[in-house]
Amino acid sequence: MSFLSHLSSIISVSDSLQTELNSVTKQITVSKNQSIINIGHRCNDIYFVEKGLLRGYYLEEGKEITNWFAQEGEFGTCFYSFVAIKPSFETIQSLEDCILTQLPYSSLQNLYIKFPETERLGRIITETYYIKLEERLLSIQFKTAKERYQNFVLSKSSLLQRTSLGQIASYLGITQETLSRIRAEI
Amino acid sequence: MSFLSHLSSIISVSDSLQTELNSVTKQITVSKNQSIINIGHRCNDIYFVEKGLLRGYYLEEGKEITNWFAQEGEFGTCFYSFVAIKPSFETIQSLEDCILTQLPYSSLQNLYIKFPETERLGRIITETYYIKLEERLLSIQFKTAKERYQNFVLSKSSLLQRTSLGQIASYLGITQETLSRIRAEI
DNA sequence: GTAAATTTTTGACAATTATCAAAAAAGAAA
DNA sequence: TTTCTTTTTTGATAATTGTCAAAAATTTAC
Repeated sequence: MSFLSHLSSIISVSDSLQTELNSVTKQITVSKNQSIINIGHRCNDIYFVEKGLLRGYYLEEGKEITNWFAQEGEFGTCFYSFVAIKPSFETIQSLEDCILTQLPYSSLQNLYIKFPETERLGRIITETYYIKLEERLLSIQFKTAKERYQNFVLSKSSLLQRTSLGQIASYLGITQETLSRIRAEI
Repeated sequence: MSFLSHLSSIISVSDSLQTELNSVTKQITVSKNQSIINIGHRCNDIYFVEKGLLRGYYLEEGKEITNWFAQEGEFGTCFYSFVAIKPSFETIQSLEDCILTQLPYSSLQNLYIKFPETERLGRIITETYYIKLEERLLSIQFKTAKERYQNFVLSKSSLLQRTSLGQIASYLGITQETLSRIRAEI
């Protein structure tokens, strides 16, 4: 699903805003295993995944901890860095060849001013991602490793073939050895 | 800090919006240990805490798991129920006598339409809460129980005297016995 | 196609945290 | 105060998950 049709599925997007969006966004292609943003740098853009798969990860005692995956039709960015204008604590990496729609922070802020309907889009999208994050927090807080994995299989089955065991394990907050054993016993 | 001055600290709020806010919100007082919203019911309002302390909790195998605290100057609601218009999975309870500013869902939706600046407020507030939630997720995912408690002491010290050990423990994703032992050894 | 590198699996063991039960302490009510 | 109720602490034990190490399997690169 393209960026514009994704937005249009949330609220109706005026022609003038569509035109403006086309002019301020950039379609970029990124090949597999590239780092788009590195830890410590400002994440100045939000990326909408047209095709491919992104992940965000941070380092904890030298190990990569996957914080999120963004597949087709989803946004990827270091939210904290982007919104708070601070250095990113995570690296954004392409797990596949990607086509991304890139929207810079300053363009978004201009859109917010020039097209108030964008505020509504921003609010609704943020609300949606908040609810997803809350769900994940509850799952990590009081489900066993096995339950979390089973839930992942149900809700993100499309990622099973596209990501490594280690990436999924750290996303679920468990070690890869434990996830390997969970897989073996199911 | 009052509801209006809290909003004004985010963006400048027009006089007409201030007037409207005064007319659509209601100041309510709630005595200690009351359930404002119960699990299974729609949470139709968002509450701004003028005075006192709220918490949201859900049940996991019969046990109360604290999902959030809202103290003076913070919002409390079952975000999922409020935004998605679904039954609440959590109960909102007053931990102290409270003065709350109550804003109903329908009034907020009207404000979004009538005063576009409200959209900006809604977006920015949601962004802020998203970042806090993400921080909490990272903390739960890869910190030990002791580290999480120490972080709680640093960032929420004002709650230490106002909440019970069991409430804090479940908020941190640990049992109260474990938290009691952590406290003993520090 | 073969070698090298990476990822996954398996084993042995350790650490953290949970569970269950009961005692102690603190707070609320009469 | 005195009793009752709730919360917190402590002890013994169990379960879950992590750590370290090495082997097996898979993927990548030449």
